[in-house]
Amino acid sequence: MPFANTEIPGRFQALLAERGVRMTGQRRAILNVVETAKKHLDAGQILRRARKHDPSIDRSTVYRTLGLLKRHGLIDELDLMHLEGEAHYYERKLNRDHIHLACLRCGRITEFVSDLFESLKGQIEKECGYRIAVARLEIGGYCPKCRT
Amino acid sequence: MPFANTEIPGRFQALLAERGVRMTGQRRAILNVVETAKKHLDAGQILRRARKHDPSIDRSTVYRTLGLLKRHGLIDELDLMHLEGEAHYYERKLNRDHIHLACLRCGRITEFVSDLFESLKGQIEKECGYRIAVARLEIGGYCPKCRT
DNA sequence: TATTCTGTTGCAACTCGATTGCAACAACCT
DNA sequence: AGGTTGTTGCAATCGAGTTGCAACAGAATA
Repeated sequence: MPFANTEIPGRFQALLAERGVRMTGQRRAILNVVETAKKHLDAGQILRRARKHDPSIDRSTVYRTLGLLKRHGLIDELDLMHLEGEAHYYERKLNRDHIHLACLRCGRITEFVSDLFESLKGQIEKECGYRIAVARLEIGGYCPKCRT
Repeated sequence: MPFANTEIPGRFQALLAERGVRMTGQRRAILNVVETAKKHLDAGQILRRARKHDPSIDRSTVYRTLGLLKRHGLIDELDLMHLEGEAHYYERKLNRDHIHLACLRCGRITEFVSDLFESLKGQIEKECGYRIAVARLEIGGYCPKCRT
């Protein structure tokens, strides 16, 4: 997950406070994990990391907190081509949509930003008449090292 | 699901026979459901429809047959933005990739084919060095009737 | 047509990610 | 500090999908 450096530490906490969301130790631990993640994590991985700070945290709290972050538009939920199992992956939402490429052989994830993608979304809004809320382009394929 | 008219009845059965895949009554029933579907169906809906022809068909047979069709590249598996639950949806694979738009209010699904999408895939292959196997663009938004 | 081989099926048990009801608890406001 | 209300841990539960296995049925062979 690139762009980790664009992240202001404690940004999630500040944004949630602004909106009058109650802050707890468990939430702080989970937000911290998601904010500082350098790769896409699933709920189980987030739970394990959060428990290093607070071992009493429960699975359900992780799911509820991820739901909270989703509802507030702070994170995106990804499938990443269901590379392993059916779990969802989470990442901080950024100003710009990006494409996810998943290598079907080695599992490597690459992100890609493209003006063409923005134009395509524009074309779709115009021609289909939809107002786009989320656009998720996920590609499965073979990365430079793995393609034969 | 448009393009239903581009479908030759019994095409799946012919293609599987060509490849030496054993044909059974249960498979025929399931293939028939998938081939004649006018909208995207999930595994449960496919099971219910197939059971109208052969009430003894089991869930596991549906999943195994869908897996067979996936492995042979005859169908695509879609998430459709997880509109209801986490089930997957299936559709016949066509020559041309298309984009799925899901209305987050009324659940309507619209399909869209775009040259720009093809160009975008070309750009991605060139700039990321990936060989693309599957490209899935799913959009959640509000359709002309539902956007306020 | 009968025989055999091998892939397929139904069944039941199970996996795994995710959700929920509820009593205990802890933020936050005053 | 006290009271209100949102949050938590726990355990039970859900629902999609998978698996092991014995019985079975295509399809090739004799």
